Amino acid sequence: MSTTGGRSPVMSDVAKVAGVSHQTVSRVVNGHPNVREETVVRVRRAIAELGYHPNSTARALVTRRTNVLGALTVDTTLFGPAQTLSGIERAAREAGYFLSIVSVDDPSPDGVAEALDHLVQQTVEGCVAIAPQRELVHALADLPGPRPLVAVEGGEGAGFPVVGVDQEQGARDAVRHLLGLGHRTVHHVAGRTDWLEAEARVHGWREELLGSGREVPTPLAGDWSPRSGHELGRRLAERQAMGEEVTAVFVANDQMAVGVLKALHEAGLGVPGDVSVVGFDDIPEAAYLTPGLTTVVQDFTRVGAAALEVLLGALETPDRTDVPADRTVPAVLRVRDSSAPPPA
Amino acid sequence: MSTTGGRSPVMSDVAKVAGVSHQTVSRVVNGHPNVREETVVRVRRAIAELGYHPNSTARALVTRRTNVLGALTVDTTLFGPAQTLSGIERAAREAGYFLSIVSVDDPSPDGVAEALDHLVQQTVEGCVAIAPQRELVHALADLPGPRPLVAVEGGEGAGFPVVGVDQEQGARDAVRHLLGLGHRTVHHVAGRTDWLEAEARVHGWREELLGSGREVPTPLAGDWSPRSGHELGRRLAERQAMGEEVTAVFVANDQMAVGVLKALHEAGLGVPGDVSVVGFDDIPEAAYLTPGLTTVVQDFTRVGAAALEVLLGALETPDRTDVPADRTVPAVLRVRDSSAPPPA
DNA sequence: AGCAACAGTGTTAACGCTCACATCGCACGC
DNA sequence: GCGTGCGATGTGAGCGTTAACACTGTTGCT
Repeated sequence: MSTTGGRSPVMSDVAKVAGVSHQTVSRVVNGHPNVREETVVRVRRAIAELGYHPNSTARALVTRRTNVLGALTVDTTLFGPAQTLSGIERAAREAGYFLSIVSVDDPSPDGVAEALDHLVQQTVEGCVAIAPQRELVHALADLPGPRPLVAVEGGEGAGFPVVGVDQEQGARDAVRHLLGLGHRTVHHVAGRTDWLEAEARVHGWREELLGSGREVPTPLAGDWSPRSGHELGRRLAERQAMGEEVTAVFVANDQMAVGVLKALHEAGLGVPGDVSVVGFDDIPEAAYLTPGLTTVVQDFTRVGAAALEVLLGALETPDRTDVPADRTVPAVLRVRDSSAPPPA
Repeated sequence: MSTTGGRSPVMSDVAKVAGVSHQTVSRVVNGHPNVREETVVRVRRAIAELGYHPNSTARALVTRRTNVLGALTVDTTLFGPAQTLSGIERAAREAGYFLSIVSVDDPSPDGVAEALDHLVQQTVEGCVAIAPQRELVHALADLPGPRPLVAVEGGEGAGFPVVGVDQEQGARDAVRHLLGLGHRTVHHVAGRTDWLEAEARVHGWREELLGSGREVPTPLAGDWSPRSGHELGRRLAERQAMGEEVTAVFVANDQMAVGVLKALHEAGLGVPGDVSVVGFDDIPEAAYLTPGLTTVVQDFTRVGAAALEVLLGALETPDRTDVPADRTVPAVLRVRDSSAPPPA
């Protein structure tokens, strides 16, 4: 058993044991051709004997490639971001990259600047930003930071490619489904107004109603939380009590839909008997709520993978100056029990 | 405006502009004392002018410190791991570390080995592993991998410190609460049997029942999903229909509780009128289910922060050979509407 | 006055790797 | 039989930083 005197073995230690030069060891490690088979075997044996493993820092210094990608994300308590991050991570690892994450609690320029700085310090080769808030996207666009950068759910035209689910189409599908069941119009419980997704869903909902010549009720804006859904569900029940016709509600995410369901139940309104409810996201609980929630499925994992694909594409052609094309993943309506024709 | 001819500026570029040696620049960058105030200003100005920022790779090579910590996690779709990771991330950043994550889909030795290898390749200085499965903990203990290592929710005695919520105490509190309401015994819908948390909760549940001299029903094991909760909730309803007394159920997590709630509702059993249900986790939806779910709160963020604290402690004293003490965060019962006295 | 101490700065040598190039032997062609 | 080319290997330089030490000038003490 050879030893390296306590310190972890380096290339030249392996070289000595194998009786070759350090450069030959490097060739073997990196799978270069033009090394005699027998030499490869000898080097491999020496590597195993010493428990050598290459120092990625030294390699990075000379190759100028860290093999690290950054991921900037918002609050990972939310279903979407957490899932997306997971998709990004998997794709990054498969592509041989390491992933360094930083989550930003505060979407203000200061908070984002700090997060970006963290990534720049680490010399990431590129970055995916889960940027659902308008303010965050602007900060991203204005601030210096790692490049190339791909945004997830970030709206377009900010100078970097954007990958996301087609929110507007999803919203239209939800509304069309409800109108198709015979509802005269569809109310809307929206997400946080500073989120681009919330805006896109409002827009799709409104357009679809207008396109069918329906009345557009005032949307109610929540903050994505079940708590706010509950509060707004109560307001909806009040509208109903005031004589307004409330037979269908499109809720901007499933978590709020949970609260809406509770509020309607508390107000003595049956779902879907009196009011139909459609959510957005398809959280794992959706099918097992009472009633099973009709919702719009977003394939977050696929979004994450697509974002990484775009990033890798940008990485391969570093000299291009144009912004790579955006990528959109379709949203799919999944009908369950919470939507039905309006009461007669 | 000075230029560095396209390539990004390095220390000696700054030195040239400031009219000092690169070493003085290094001293300024690292905040060494014994640099004249005026020199500091000159160097700072040169840094700003060139947009210099130190190359972390080169620094890491010479200092042998990468400032990167690893985080190994399971499926981040689950509420707990996602939250914990978020706590770890925040704490790492505050301590000035970068965090590289790798999620392992497959808790077998092969899958874990690959994930650990990923971290070792990156020369992380330490690692937090969210390791709720028994198999994963064993793989972690047996395999070579980054050290020091701290496990979250990993059971003890595996050769590394473990940080987690006191599952058993949480389970006992839940059972005690139900017994206190007057239930004769408490049924249990358990989590995946290969998860240590599931095991601990089963244990706490059983011990508390035995301690009060109650009958211990056969637990039903699910897989944490709402789907399995629904399935097992049906089985519970069947037990009830067969004449068995089922007035209280302790469900090992809130997601399954959602399914149980649905199944009981479908079977015509009222909650809490006929059956009381208590969950575990306190997911954001819990308060807004119908009825609001009594559950056991786990402060995952605090667990993550505690894990990082232990890791940093181990990092500061690299020569200690003993395993740092485990850390346990208490679980707290939160009573809502799904638990009440048994039917008369 | 003379010498030690110290603040402020520069010089040089690593860190562990890859790249570019040099070297050597051998098969091949005419 | 000797250049040509190529496969297989070694040598040296350099990536950008910090650590160690050397140097200079000033201060303070005897």
